[in-house]
Amino acid sequence: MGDTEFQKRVYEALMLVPRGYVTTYKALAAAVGCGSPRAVGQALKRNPYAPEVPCHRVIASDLSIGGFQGASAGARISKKQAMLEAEGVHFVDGRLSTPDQCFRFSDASR
DNA sequence: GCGCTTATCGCAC
DNA sequence: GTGCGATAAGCGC
Repeated sequence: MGDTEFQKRVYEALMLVPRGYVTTYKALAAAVGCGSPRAVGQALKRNPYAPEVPCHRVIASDLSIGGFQGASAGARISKKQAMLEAEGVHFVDGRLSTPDQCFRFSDASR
């Protein structure tokens, strides 16, 4: 407990992302009704539901890996890629090799 | 085409 | 009340 409505919204939206799919901070921010993807990153960094919230499924709008657990680069990022690849998401040159796997919240409403 | 700066929202201290 | 954060977009060179 202690999580705000905004954070709860971010976690819920993130859980909507199926395995083998990734979403971007911008899409996530838009899904929660926020115009600042950085606010989403804040919630993910402070995410009290680490195993429940697949924060590693969130990447930058540039399809780059972005950050993970409070690090924009490092061993954590490498692990993040490994986790995504384990789910069927492949990364090349530090970027999503298949933008088609970019989950779209609008697609969920479609 | 690449790089840097500015803008923006929320959370934590 | 202030600072920081896992970004995004725009403008300049």
